[in-house]
This record gives sequence, structure tokens and C-alpha cells, in this order.
Amino acid sequence: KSVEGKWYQYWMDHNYFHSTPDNREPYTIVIPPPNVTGVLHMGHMLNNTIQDVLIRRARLQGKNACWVPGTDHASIATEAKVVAKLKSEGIEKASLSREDFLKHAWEWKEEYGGVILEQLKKLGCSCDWDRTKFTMDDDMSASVIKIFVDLFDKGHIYRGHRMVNWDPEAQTTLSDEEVIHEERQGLLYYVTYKVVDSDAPTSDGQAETLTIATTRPETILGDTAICINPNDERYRHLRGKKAIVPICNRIIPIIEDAYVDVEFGTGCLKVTPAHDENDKNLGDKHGLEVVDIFNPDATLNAHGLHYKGKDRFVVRKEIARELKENGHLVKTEQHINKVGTSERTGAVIEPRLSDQWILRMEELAKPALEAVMKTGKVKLFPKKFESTYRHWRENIRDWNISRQLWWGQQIPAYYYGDGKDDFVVAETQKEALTKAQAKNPKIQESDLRQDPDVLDTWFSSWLWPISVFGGILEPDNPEVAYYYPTNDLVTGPDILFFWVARMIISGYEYRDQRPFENVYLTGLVRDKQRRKMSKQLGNSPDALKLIGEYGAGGVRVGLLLSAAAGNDLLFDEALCQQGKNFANKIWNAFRLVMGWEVAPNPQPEAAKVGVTWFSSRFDQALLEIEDHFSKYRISDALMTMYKLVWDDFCSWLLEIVKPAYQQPIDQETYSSVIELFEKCLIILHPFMPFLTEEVWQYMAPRTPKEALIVAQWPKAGKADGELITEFDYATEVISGIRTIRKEKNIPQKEALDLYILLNSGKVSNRMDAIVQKLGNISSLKTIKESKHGALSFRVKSDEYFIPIEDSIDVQAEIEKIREELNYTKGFLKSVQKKLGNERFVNNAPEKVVALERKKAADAEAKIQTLEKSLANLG
RNA sequence: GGGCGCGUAGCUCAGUUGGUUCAGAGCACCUGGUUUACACCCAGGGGGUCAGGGGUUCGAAUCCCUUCGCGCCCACCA
Repeated sequence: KSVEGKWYQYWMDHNYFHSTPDNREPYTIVIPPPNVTGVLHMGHMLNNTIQDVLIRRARLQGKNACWVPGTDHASIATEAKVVAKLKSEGIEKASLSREDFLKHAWEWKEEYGGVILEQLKKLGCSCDWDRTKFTMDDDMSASVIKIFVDLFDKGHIYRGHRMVNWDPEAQTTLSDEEVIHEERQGLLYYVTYKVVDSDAPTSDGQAETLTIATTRPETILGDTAICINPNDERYRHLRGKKAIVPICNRIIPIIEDAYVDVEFGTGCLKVTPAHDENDKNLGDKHGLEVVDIFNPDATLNAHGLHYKGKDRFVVRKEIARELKENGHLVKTEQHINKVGTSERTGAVIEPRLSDQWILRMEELAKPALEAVMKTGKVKLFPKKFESTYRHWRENIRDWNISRQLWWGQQIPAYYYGDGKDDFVVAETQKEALTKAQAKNPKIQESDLRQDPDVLDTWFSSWLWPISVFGGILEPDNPEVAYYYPTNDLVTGPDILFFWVARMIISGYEYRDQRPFENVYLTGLVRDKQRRKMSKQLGNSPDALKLIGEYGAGGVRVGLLLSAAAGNDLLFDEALCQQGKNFANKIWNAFRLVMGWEVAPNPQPEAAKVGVTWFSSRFDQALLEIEDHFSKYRISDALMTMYKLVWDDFCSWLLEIVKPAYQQPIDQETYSSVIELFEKCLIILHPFMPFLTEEVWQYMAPRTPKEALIVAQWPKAGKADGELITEFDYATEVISGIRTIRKEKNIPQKEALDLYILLNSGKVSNRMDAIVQKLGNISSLKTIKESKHGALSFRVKSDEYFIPIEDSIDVQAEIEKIREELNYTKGFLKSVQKKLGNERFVNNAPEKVVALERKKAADAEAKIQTLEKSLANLG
């Protein structure tokens, strides 16, 4: 529907989304930048709807609302897509120069980049599009490089030969956070190694063997030791001996280390320092040789001998077969082990030794923990994530920030020699040359070779809240001074450590301030069967199609209605239908009100009371809504509005003030209803921006300055509790009348008489007009005695009688009253039992006891009236 | 293996420090209703041993213990 497009354009034309610093209070959100080549999925929809709700509400509250949009270059994901695309065109990445590859990547980015931002517009997101950033914009990249150099100069970044998570498919390093551990059924292979010069040859004259257990037999070609536990009696005689690796016949030492678990397998461990983190540690400790048997794509290299060029998993099977044939494989056992897989490609991670750039986290992270755990400068919603956060912080590890990719910010390290320390780190090649020449004046520019690796994507996004305002390159610029720190961050808990924690770290390091005050962590969007929505499963609905079908407002409301903070959202299209129904309800209310003709008549009593009541009810609800917002209980805030508008405004107020068919409405009521309607529209606007703006503009002529998007959020007045209580009582009376009508099949248009016997001491009768109108009561009288031959119902301890022409079913009436009597008696008994308990009366607070006494008194009164009625009927 | 969290109506969830309104909401369901804004609707209604067991207390959905079921995070056991 172009109605939504029309209003979006209207807002854009009048620059309502755009923010510049002024003297108002700023309210800032930076978008979690989606992957530049991504498309809108349900998670984005939820996430960005919440952000838009917060931004629009802040705007209505008169704050200078600024929502900075943008995209992330997502180095691994994007590079993988570009590689795949080139491959489909018959071009191998390896055949391209870095420059040519990047040209293709930028072309790809220009073509598909930002599609997702266009989709956000369809959703109604009121981002300041003039501020759209991309993490590889020139200034953003410059910021990243500047920070790298700075951290290096401060000694936080070091170069390390490390065991890293290697993704053989993407051929790059992954951070620990990008590795997903899965349990897989595998085999434990028991392999025998010959012992050299054994003191204990076997009886048949064969050399002694020892048996190790391994899950990865293919790595025996990289074995450089066997390790036993020094306390293990079984192997004491092997001390200082050597063993022979099967197949490659390498002679390796048998070392001792307490690391080995005597319980596991055979108590003998093969040590492969190049392919296992722990083995690497053992290797370092015992000075072992390191034999790397893999190529970067996880096929075997020359150390793989006759397996050279074959994939690791193929080799695993084949080598097992060979070992078996040679008698080295004793047995295999079923074994469940945890396998690390790449979050991006799904490939099984290969631990691999390589040179990496690493950021020391220990010291940097200190203020970030305090901000969340101690000072509360950064608050997480829901709170339960704070314990998760603590756990992470207490186990923080250094951050490997280099990636073996081309798409991203190239690491500004320049090598000028082959020595370990023959490099400099500088923002530009020119500066690098200067620095290099300071070390060795003979160095020429042509001698410098820049490190080919790029930085981890998160190394640019961790600066996002600062860099989007130019706060890295120009730390004193007025923009960053005004907008930073931002207010709220809305994101998923899955990137709490990847991103949120790191932004807090960089915020304190570079601005000495938190990057945001509140972090709202949304749940994951799942399907009805609780499965994560994913492309592979095909269970993720087409976001734009949904918007087309249910309207942006319908989808937004549908998503938020059941999205408690931090809880996963089980998405069901029925939710959108509910949202659409709500939108329709509002639209129809608008149609009703707009259809009224206004006349200078006096205001009917019912309308007057109704309007006064709803004003109070609105204030009461608004207070609740504000409370929900303050706790980031967005769905509760929405539900409160939903009920306020649907039940209180439409079902009660509009019915109360509605003039008779084809009759005009009086001016006073009309103005009040419009005013109240408008207040509802304002608070609904953050949730259903298009519909509310449309109604708002049609309801009265407005100048652009008076557009709903920039209207003023209502202030909650003091609600008249007494009035609301009386109204609630009246609704019970009306409900009683309706029940009788239904039971006796009396149509609404047939007027009835109503007699009231007051026992509760109720005095006010200001709701009478409303009861009369909605109950269609022709006369309403107070009486002193029960009315014979009339249908009755009770509200609290008051009795209501409706005499009707038809003979009433006395027996049924008696039955009804008896039932009520029984219930009340039972209730009284339980209350009396409580009051008869000395320990209750003595220990419970006075207030509670008094309440129980009142309950008892009320019940007794009610029993009396019921018995009297019963006597009258009998 | 360690840590955190969850289990309340058919479904999704509220339930603040134990005590009126504590057993709730929305949806779904059932019954009746269409000249008069809306059947994308109106009116009315049914539905829960608060996962099971034990304990503390005058009093427990709420606090403690335990069993069962589920989820998440962290961790190098080959």
C-alpha cells in the first residue's frame, strides 16, 4: 500500500528524522549495523522495531532524537559471498590480485549493499539517513587504523605465533566466539607404537609396543612425542625411551607430564604440537619439534607422505585402514567428542599455528566490567545477562584481531626485513617509512611490505558509537560531544561479548565514558516449533511480504506483542493478524467519530461522566505505560495501550457517547472525544507510525509542524481513583443486565426497568446515566425490599432486580441463589478459620488481619441478603 | 565438566519485598448475536494439583532441599 510510502515520504520531505545538535536533550541510538549484503530477516524486524519505538517515543517527548543507521562490511561473510560469486563466473580468488579482488568486492557492495536499509524504511524506521555509515567508509577505516596504531604504541597489541581457530573453507582465522562447539559421534582409535630398545621385549620376541587412544589418527604423521603420566606405574619402565610412529616411522621421545589423564583411554597420549592447543603447550614445555602436516585447505602436505593432497577426513578413514592392515590398530570405540565448527561456513575448525596480531585484553577490559557489575553505568535488560557478563569478564582472553582475508581494513604493519622484529606500525606508508628509517636509514619505500591480513570486523564495529560521530579522528568535535554517550542499544544476546562488551571497552579507553546507558537484549526469533529461523530451514517468512500483507503496523505490533525482553520470540503469523486487527479497530473508531454530525446540543449526562472517566483511565494507563517503558517492558507497554484503546476507548467510551442513529453529537462531547482520541494516537504512534499519522492528519487539518511524528507526548495527570472504581462497579451492573438479557433472550433494544437494593452503603449514583444507556434501562429505582417475581443479580452485596413480563422460572432463580450462597458460606468458613487461628491473629500484620475481618463481615452481609432473597422466593 | 536460567490455562507469557484485588492477561476455544464504525466485529462463557515430592511459616506460585524435564553460556581431557 502506498499509504505507508506516502507518509514515509512526507516525513522525509520535512526532515523529521534528521538531527543536528541543539540545546535540547539528545536521545541517541546507533543501529547495530547489519551485514552490508544482508537482507531483512525477522530478527532485524524485531530489533529495529524496538529501536524505532524508542526513537519515536523520545522524539515525541521533545528530545533531540538521533538514530544513526549503517552497515557492517562483515569481512568473512562478505568475502565468502564474493568468492562464491566469482567462482560461479569461473574466476578463482587465487587468480586475482588483491586490488582486482577488492574491485569486485566493492562492485558487489555497491550492487547489494544497503538493500537492507531500504527494507528498514518499509518497516517505518525513522533513522537519520543523512548519517548513514558503512564500516569501510574512508573515515571509518581511518579511525580503525588510527586505533590499531595507538593500541600498538601503547603496547596492547602484540604479534604472536599462536594456535588459532582455522576455518579451512574460508581459509581464515576465527575468533573463539565464532566457533560453535557441537557434540558429534566419532570413533576413538587405539593405535600401537613400537618402543625402541625396550627393556621388556614380549615373550614372542617382538618389540614391545604401547597403545595410545586418539580421535584423530590422521595426525599421527605430525606426532613428535608420546606422553605418559609420571605417576603411572604401568609405564614407569618407558621413562626416557623412544617410540616409532607408525607409517612415517619417525622416532619420537616418550615424555612425562602430569597433564595426562591416566583414566582416559590407555593413559598414553600422542603429542601433535602443530594440531592441538594442549599438545602445543606440551611441545613448548618439553621442547618438542613441530610438524605441521596440513595445507591451509586442510589437505595433507608433504609430511602426509602418500596421503599428500588428500582431505583430512578422507585420510582419517584411509589411514585407519592402513593401520589396521599393518596391525597397528588394536580397536576402535564409539566416542562422543566436541567438534568446533565455523559459525560462518560450518566447516570443522582446524587448530593451526600461525602468526597473528593479538590484542591484550586484561587491562583494557577492567573499566568495562566495573561499568556493568559495580557502578551500574551500563545497565543490561533483562538483568539476568549481568551474570553471564560477569562470567565472561572473569575468563577473558586475548583477542586475535587478524584475519587472513582481503575484504576489510588491512593491518598497518610494514615489514622491511626477514627478522622477527623487522617491522613498523604506522597509519600510512609514508609514516611507516619514516619509522623504518629511524631504525635503519638505508630502508627504501620499495623495501616495505604491508602485512597482507585484514582486521577482524569487530575491530571496526567496536568503535561504532564513537566513530559514527567522528569521535576517533576528531575527538573534540561538537557532534561526538553532543551525542556521545548514546542512550540505548538494542541487540541480541548472542553478540554480548563480540560486540557489546567490546564497545564498552573501547568507550572507556577512547572517551573515558560508557558508550550507552542501557542495553536491551532481544530474544531470538524462532518458529512455532522453537527452531531458530534460518535460510537453510526455510522457516523464515519473507519480511517484506509480511509487511505487504499485514501492514508495517500490523507486523510491528504482532512482533512486539509477545516479545518480552530477552525471551525468544516464537513467531507466528497469527500475531501479525492480531496486529492488523488492532490497526483495523483504530481505523474503524476513526470512521465512527468522523461520521458524526456535530450540533450545539447540551451534553448528555452519560457522555459527560464517560469523558471524565476515560480521562482518568487514560492517565492511569499512561502511568503504567511509562513504568513499563522505564523497565524496557515494551510488550507490556503495548498491551496496556491495546487494552486501553480497544476496551476502554472503543468498547466503553465510544459506546457511551455514541449518539442515537442519525442523531448529531453535542459539541462538547465531540471535542473531548477527539482530544482523547488524539492522545491515544500519540502514544500509539511509536508502535504504529503510519496508521496513526494517517488518522491524525485526517482528523484535523494540520501543518507540517503539527504532524503526529513531532507531536507532544502527553503528561500523565492525576487519575481519579474513586471515579474509576465507581465505573468498574457500573460495568459489573451492565454486565449483569447483559447476562440476564442473554439468558432470557431479551434483545438489547427492548428497554428494561431496574430496581436496586443497596446493602453496601454505596452512595454515589453518578454512573446511573451510563448504566441506563448501555443497559437500555428505561427506569432505575432504589428500593428497600427485595422485588418479588423479578430476575436478580448481585454486585458486591447490592442486589439488582429486573421485573419482566414473562413468568420467571422461580426454581432456577432459587438454584442460582443457593449456589452463590454455598460458595459464600464456604468462603466465610475459610476466612473464619484463619481468624480463629491465634497464631495468625498474633503474627500477621494488622493490615492483613483487618482485611480478613472485613472479608468476613462482607461475606456475612452477603449471606444475609441471599438468605432473605431465598426466603422471598420460597 | 563448570556456571546461569526456566517449568503457571490449549499457546505465548505477567505475577515486584511470602498476606486484599492471588491464581491473572492476550491469543485460541465454546455459546449467542448482522439494517444503525468494525464478523479483521459485539456480548457472554468454560478452562490451571502454579512440573513432582519434601521442608520452613499462622500463611508458599513466591523462600529452602530434592527429583524430573528444557534452554543458554563457558571449558583443552586426547
